[in-house]
Amino acid sequence: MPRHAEYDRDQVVAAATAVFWERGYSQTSVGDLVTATGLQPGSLYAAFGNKKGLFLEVIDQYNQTFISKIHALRRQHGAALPKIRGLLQQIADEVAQGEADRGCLTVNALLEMSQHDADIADRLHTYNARLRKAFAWLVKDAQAEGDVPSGQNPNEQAAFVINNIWGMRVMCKSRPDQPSLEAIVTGVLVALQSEPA
Amino acid sequence: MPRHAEYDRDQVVAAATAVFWERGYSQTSVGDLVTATGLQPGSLYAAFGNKKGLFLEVIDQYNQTFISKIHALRRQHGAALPKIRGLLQQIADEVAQGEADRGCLTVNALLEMSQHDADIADRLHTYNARLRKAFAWLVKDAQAEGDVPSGQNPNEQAAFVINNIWGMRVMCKSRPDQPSLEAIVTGVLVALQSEPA
DNA sequence: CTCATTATTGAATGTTTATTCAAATATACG
DNA sequence: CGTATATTTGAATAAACATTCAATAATGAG
Repeated sequence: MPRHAEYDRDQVVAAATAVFWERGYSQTSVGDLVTATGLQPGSLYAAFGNKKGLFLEVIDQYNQTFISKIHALRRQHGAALPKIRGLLQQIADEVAQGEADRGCLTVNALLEMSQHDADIADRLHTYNARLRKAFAWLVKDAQAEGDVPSGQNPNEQAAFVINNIWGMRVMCKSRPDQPSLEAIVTGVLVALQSEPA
Repeated sequence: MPRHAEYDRDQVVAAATAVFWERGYSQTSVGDLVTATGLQPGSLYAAFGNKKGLFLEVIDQYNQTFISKIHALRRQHGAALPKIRGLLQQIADEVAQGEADRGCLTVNALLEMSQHDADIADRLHTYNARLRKAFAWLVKDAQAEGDVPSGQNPNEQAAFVINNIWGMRVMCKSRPDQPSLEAIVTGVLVALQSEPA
């Protein structure tokens, strides 16, 4: 009996992601979203409730994608420590070439909104906890392979790695220079491999 | 002959800083600024041109203050490496105790605005360059004192230290945990003291 | 074909916004 | 004291905003 939706929900969310990522939440108007998604306000509100509802779905999709990448990386062949190095190096390269100046949508949202929006803060914290766990598994793998000293706490080492990724997601906004990015990648790996005091 | 201004400009800027730091730029209305500063719109516009003019003065004052702190630290007695450790530890402690959940005004502004406002981006980049230089001097001091290997590039090591400060300024927005912050401080110091490959 | 159900449209709504300005007020030199 | 100069006031303005809704259109089971 019913009429069917003409749009693909994931495509709409992806289109909205591009705008929110580029402009941030406050500076993105519903008009911008109408343009980007091709949906009229009424349809947008019927589908997502309101602007924030759509944004929540955007960050969910974004986070899910990134977490999955880390898990996929873990399932690949090869030693864990080079995987961590590779991931850091990839981010450093993107940042150095100015391809990543939108930064990380999650970090952007965290700084813009977490202080005044508990819903957003909760979602982002849940995501961060999962990200931490995923990295901690990689550190544990590296320990089992003898590349990271077993005295190190994997959860805390994961936090250190993520801290440097976050740092680079800030650095990308202010004319990043390649040598410094290299030093950051090197610094993280040196610390990971060192014996605890 | 003329009538004199009734307010103190620095106090007005300080009051505006508190609001912008708490809410961010877009989410701070001129009405909020009127309330916080005690100045009416007309006076505010006469003094600063517009909302952005006031914000520029806010970040200038904020940055000047922080840069001066680093330079003052450098002039104090004592070895440079413990000074760097102390500074990182201080930030880590503040973040761990949840006293620093507003983050860093400069980092917040960088993520919110640098992509779409060249004026802001330029100011913040100039500030970041000066901050980098100030830290590089501290690293050079530590090298001269034999605490940091002389093969390390001070400018790049400074970038690594700042990268971790920026990371903590992100972490403070998402329920930071003390052990991880300790691991970050330790990690930075281990890497600083290690010989280059 | 009919009709109950759902989707789409886009103009209308009411609020909030940054900014302006004419009027009122204060200053201090001559 | 008088007046040129500068500041303060706060209501007015116009644009932008998120959201709503009545009208219209599409669907497919009976």
